Amino acid sequence: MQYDHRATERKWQDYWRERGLFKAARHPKKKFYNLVMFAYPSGDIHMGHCKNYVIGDVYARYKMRRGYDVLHPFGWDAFGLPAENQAIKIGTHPEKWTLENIRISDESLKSLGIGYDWDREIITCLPEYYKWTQWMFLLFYKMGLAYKREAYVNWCPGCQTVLANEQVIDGSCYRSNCHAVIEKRKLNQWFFRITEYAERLLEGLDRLDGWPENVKAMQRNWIGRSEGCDIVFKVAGRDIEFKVFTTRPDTVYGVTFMSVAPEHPAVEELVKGTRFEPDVRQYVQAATKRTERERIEKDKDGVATGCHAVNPLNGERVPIFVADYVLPEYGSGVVMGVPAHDARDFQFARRYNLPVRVVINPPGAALSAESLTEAYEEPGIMVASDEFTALDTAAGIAAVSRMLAERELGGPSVHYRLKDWLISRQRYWGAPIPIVYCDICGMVPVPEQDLPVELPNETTDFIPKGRSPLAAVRDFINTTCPKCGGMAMRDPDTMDTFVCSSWYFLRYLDAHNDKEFCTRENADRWLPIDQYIGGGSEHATGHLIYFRFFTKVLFEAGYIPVDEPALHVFDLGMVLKDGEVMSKSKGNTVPAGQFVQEHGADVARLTILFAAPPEREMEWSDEGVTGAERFMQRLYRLVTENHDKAGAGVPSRITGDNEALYIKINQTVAKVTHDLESFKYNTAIAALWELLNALYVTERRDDVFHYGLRAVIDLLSPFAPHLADELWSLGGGQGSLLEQAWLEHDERYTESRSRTIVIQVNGRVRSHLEVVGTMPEGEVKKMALDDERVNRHVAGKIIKKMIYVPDKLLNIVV
RNA sequence: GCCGGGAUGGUGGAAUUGGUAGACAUAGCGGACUUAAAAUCCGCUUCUCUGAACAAGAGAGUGCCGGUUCGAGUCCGGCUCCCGGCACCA
Repeated sequence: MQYDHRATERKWQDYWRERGLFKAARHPKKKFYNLVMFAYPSGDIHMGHCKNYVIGDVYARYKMRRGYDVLHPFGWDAFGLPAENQAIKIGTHPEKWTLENIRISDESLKSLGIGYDWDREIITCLPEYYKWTQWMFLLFYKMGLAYKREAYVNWCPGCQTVLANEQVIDGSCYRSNCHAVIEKRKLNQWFFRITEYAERLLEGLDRLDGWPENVKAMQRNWIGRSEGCDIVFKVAGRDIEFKVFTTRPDTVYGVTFMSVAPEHPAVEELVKGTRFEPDVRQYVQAATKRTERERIEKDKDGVATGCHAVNPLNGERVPIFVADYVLPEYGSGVVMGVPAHDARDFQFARRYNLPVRVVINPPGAALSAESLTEAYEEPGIMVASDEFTALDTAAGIAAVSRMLAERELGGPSVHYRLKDWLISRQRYWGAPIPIVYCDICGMVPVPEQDLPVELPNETTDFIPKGRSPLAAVRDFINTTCPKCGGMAMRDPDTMDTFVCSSWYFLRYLDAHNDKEFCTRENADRWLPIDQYIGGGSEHATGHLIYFRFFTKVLFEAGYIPVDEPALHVFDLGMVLKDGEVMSKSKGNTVPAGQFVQEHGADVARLTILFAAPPEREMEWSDEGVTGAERFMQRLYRLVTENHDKAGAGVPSRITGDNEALYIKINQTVAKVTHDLESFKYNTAIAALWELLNALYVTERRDDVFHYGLRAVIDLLSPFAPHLADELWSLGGGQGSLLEQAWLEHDERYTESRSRTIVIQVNGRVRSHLEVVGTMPEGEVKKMALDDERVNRHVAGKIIKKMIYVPDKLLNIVV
């Protein structure tokens, strides 16, 4: 008889739903918040997505059977550019397109048998959700963490919008369909003050034991904490001073020039009305027009300002340049030039024939400025540095910093690479920024009771023109001032979709509350996330930082009980097909709905799980599908051939004949349990396969055999739940295995009665000894030496020593 | 350049703390069943060599070179290559 996956899977999905097995408890006693990262709805989900959901589902089902009250929700990150681009291309409204995709994908997820609490499904593009995204914005605004400023920002000419720093990859747009080279534009935009939390975000990483090391490393890298020293340089004859940041204050006697970023606000003042003004103006104009990539690729250059800065330590006057290798957004946008000890300064100095002065010598050697071919950047011993001469780098840094602090000319300081998060987007399909501009009252936040600020639905023109399409929608943009009631305008921009996804994990906890984003009771009940799945290292410096940032802010504001969102994060490898990441744009997807129709949900699940360990990327292959199908048929056949017995309990009598099988069963229970805890699903399934093979070759179909069948079915249930429940019920089991406690192994029968002692000669395996129970060391040695195969290698040689590992191994050294 | 991860049969991948390398699957080959094929079940399959041999045996083998150890895929030192992240960050 063949297994009919369509009817069976439908039957059990209906059963689970009717019994409400995946509805999270309202008052959990032993809570487990199991979260898979939600997704962007772009058509039907494919096997690449499914991997996340299947792995999350296996874990959820396992935890349920271990007695946890599991919360396992799902939702959609539904705002974003693809919907809008689709609208431009074929004219469908983004909302219609998005909701239709969600409908199809939900169906696929259900057909895969993923056990979500569907009552809590969230869709970020619906007003009942984005109302609270806007509320978050207002909270940040109140806390001084949302602010608007004019700045040079990343502009994507492809998407016609600004982007956050995190969305620029190698100078290009992060979106896979775009990859346009990013330009700089000076615009007035909204930012979240994430830099305020740089230290807390960094420090928190040390406590995240359950996070992957690589993700933590990437975040540390991204935050980029740098310890050093500020030094104040006054501009000679002018009332201007520059505070520069350096990690090497020990090289301050080697300063021979100073460079200012072209974007620096003081540049104008430095040269105004001087003969240098035209050249500098021209340079600044050219530099600010360049993309970041162009600036990096070209040789370092600059232009003199005619001004001089005074070195606070030795009183020397050094020329000030404007140079575009200086980043405006890091430190103070001004650097001191130490050509002898910094590669960039060295290049710059050689180009403009600026003096090079050695102030650090390598230990036990002396450098000369003339013969220097590259900067010496290593630590060393200070020279030509007044009273600091002869100090080493570490001592020098401390001494110079201390002295500067005493004289109030700077002192120790810390800088971060992390920049504030630019959240404005000049696009339609996002949550409108709830701010109103009034001629009289200025910038006014929309009062909470007026939320949500709804997106106008009748919009038809989504073509980006360098400003938000909303700016052209009169009914939307024109409004009244919440303060004075006069005429006012709304902010035409929408928020970065990463804002929506920064707090979604909280909405699941109270998905239908229209008074609060989530009650404190619900937050207390479920937080933190116990297991976050599918974060993916591609999100390490985006979503995974943002959602930690939101958590810390909401914690400080008193809304939630934790300052870190997730205890454990598990990264998954991607699914490849034909060697490339499965993606719609590449056209190499295996759509989930269609595959399930054809092969069944359990086959899809087993194929994904067995192919590779979850954290590794896997190649989707038809051979894998064959294997999964074969396994299921094999199990189905063996159970139906031995019908009505698979519900068997623990056998009452173990005899010499069936003891080995019973031990194998118990070992399998232990192994699968252990592997489930540690996400080693591929080896768990391999263990089941092994047990199934062992059952096939078992002649005696006694109660140990039947218990073996039951064990396979039982242990299979998180992986292939439909088949498992079907076989469970065929064998007389009640309801679903989800309603049964997880199988325990019998401690008395996990060790084989007989063991193999390996006999080595000089570390090479020569023979084996089958031993029942334990054998004294002397006996083992005697038997080993009697062994013919061992003897061959020992005979005629002197035995130097014998190493004996009890019950395991004997190594004879000759 | 810096940080993180990786390299094991034809293929995907196994191997708690150093203790039988290659579990399990897949592909291939052989056998059983069948009129036949498919399906199914059973077996074999790291490489090289000795051997008439289905006997039996020897040697080599986890990216490369070296080390520690009775014993190394696993530990240490030095490389090569691949993947991911960061990088004009002062």
